[in-house]
Order: sequence, then structure tokens, then C-alpha cells
Amino acid sequence: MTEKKTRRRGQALVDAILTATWDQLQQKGYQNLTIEGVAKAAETTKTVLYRRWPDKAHLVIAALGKFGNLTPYTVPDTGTLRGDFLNLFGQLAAFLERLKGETLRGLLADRLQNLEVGKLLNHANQGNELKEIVQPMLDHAAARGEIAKAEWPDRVVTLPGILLINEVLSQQDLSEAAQIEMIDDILLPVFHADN
Amino acid sequence: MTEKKTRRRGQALVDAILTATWDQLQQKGYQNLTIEGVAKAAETTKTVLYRRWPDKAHLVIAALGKFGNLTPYTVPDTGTLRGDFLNLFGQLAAFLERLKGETLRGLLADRLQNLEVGKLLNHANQGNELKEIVQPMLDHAAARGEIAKAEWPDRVVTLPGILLINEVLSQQDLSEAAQIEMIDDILLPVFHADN
DNA sequence: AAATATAAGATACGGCCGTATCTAATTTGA
DNA sequence: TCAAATTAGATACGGCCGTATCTTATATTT
Repeated sequence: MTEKKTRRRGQALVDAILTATWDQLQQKGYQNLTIEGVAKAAETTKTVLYRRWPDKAHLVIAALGKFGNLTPYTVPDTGTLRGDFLNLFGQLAAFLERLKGETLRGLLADRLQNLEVGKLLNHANQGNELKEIVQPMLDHAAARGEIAKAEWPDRVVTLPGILLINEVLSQQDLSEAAQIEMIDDILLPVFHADN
Repeated sequence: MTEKKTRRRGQALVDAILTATWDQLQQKGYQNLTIEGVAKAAETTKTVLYRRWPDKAHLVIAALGKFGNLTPYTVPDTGTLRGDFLNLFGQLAAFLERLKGETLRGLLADRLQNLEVGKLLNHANQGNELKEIVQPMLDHAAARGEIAKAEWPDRVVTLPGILLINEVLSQQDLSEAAQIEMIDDILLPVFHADN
């Protein structure tokens, strides 16, 4: 007879659920993970889950926050804009390696229903705007005289993020070759443009 | 007594279903359109629909093909690369105006599960690769001596498409100001880069 | 015209979603 | 310490998915 009287509450319960979520994510992948399945695995019911997370995407994001080993990005300052971009992309590549491509793809597809592309990457990183990293890089480059100005339209400042998302969705990973090509063929020409 | 003996078959049936699909799409939008709902509206059953289209996305794409008034893009040749891009983006903007943003967003999100971003736009246009339009533009520009070379990495040639998709997903539409900014701030600097 | 092949339509299934409602365990605070 | 407030957990609902199975109307073939 399996006795089970005590009810978990609050953080203990949340922990159990997120553990189960992480578990299921490894076992079944994002697409095949279901709220009901997680509830069952955590020995609770979906009612409890829906009280805390509105949908699968949020639940998985929460689990990622707990187990994904995510580290906040830091603003690179290598002395050249190219070096900064390389460093930034390196940080992002490291982050992405922690996620299976399928998870990211599923997450993005789900979030796409509610969010704009530009916001997607941020949400993978606890709301840290990628822009807040790129802008200081541009400030430094402008201060060094490497580029003509530090102020660029939003569409341009967010370009690194756009390229990145596209790359990750197209390929599974973010190869070094891809990083270099994006930087040398696209980003640097854009920021070095003489206008 | 509503008599209904005759069974529709083949094209007649397909037409009825796609008409119902188009109808439902207007009434409920992509997200709230359901296969069962379309089946009911077309006075048939979902079994019949699943025999022809594997999922909602394909069904809606078929309806778009029939009622979306899509026209194939033509290769611009205005005499300048900038003019060509403007023309191309104009064509795309016209196309996108036929789709509600919500439809495109939903479609993209659904297709994202199975396709890479670069392929997405093509599928909206009967498989015409955007690349097949951009490349001739680059050939012309190179022949004119306007740009240094006609051969660019895939990542660069597909950049217009990436920018476009991102724009459409972020905003509802593709404003003229956005088009100009993408062209002048990003695309032209990239293709004019001296390397 | 009759036999055969094809495909429409009806029905039912298990699975999951997201919500609502109820109960009972646990915490709280008076 | 005991009543009140909170919240976990159970259950049930309607809706939709995607598949399978069966029937029966229509088309094809001979």
C-alpha cells in the first residue's frame, strides 16, 4: 500500500513540478511534452500547473531557468567591434548549446503566437535585452573612432539578434564559421557604412 | 425536410472545402480556425479533410492559393540595385497586404515546427525561392559595376528575406519607411562592402 | 447493366487542452 | 487552540486533434 498523505505546497511543490518538467523535456522533447504528462510525472494534477504557468512555453522556460544552467551575458570589451561581436556570439553559442535545437524551435514557434521576433531571444535570457549589450559595444566603438556613430535605428541595433535567431532556427547550432560570416559579411559592413 | 442525397467528389468537394476554409479564416482568424469547424461549415467531415491536407497550415495555404489572389513575383530591373530592392519590397508588401498579420503569424508559427525560416517565405509563394529573384538583381548590379561581385554567401543572399519576415512578424505590415530603412541601412551597405 | 473499385461520409476512439467546481489538507492568525 | 483563509488535489466538462473502421453512394469497367 502506497501511503501518501502529505501535500506539498509552495516552493517544494514548484520544485517537484519543475524537476518533472525538466525530466520530461529530456525524455520526450518539447513537442511531445504535455502539461498533463508533467502533472502525472510530478504526481499532481494539471489544475495545479495551470495555476502557476499559463502554458507549456512558460512552464518550460521556468524549468530552463532552474536547470538550464543559464548565465547572464556580459558586455564584451575586447578593443575592436569585431572582437566584441565574436565574443558576444560566442557567449550566445555557449548558451544555445545547452538547449536542444528542438526545444528552442518549439519554444520559439509557441511564443511566436504572442511575441514579436525581436523579443524572443530576450525571453530566453530572463528578459535581458540583447540590445542592452549591443548598444554599449557600439558606444565603445564610436568612442574609439572605429565607427562613425553610436546611434543607429532600432532595426539595425537588433540585427545581430535577428541573424542569430534565424541561424539557430535554420541550422541546429551556431557554428564558428557562421558566426564569422555573419559578422564579417553583414554586421561589420553595416556598422562601417559611411553615411 | 432538408434532402441531401448527392455526394460531392473530387474537385467539386475540394472547392467547397476551400471555400469554407477561406470563409472561416475571415470569420475566426487563423488561430481559431479548426479542421472540424471547416468540415462542418463545408458540410462534410474531418476524415475527408485529413485525406487531402495533413494539417491546418496546409489547408489554409491551399485556400490562400485559391482565394488569396497571389501573384508571382517578377525580377525587378530598374537600373539601380536600390531601385530593384525597392521594387522587390514593394511587390512583397503588396502580397503581404492580402494576408492578415494574424494569419501569417499563425502560419509561420505552425510551419516553424517543420521548416527552417529561410524556406518559410518561399512556401507562401508557391515555392518561388526569393533567392531566385535576388540573385539576378545582384548579377545585374555586378554587370553594371555597381557592386564588386555577384557571388555572395547564401546567408547574405537570403538576408532580404530574413529582414522581411522579421519585419512582418514584428509589425503588422511592411511600411515604406521600414522598407527604405532596411535597404539603405542594411542591404546596400552589405552589398557595397569593399572586400 | 451488372460487377467492381473508389472515395465520401458517419461514427467512435484515446489523447490533450484549458476551465470550472468541489473536497480536504495545511497554514495563518486571532 | 481553534476558526478562517488558503491552496493542493480530484473530478468532470466541452472542444479539438488525428486515426481507424465501417457503410454506402458514386464512378469505372467489362
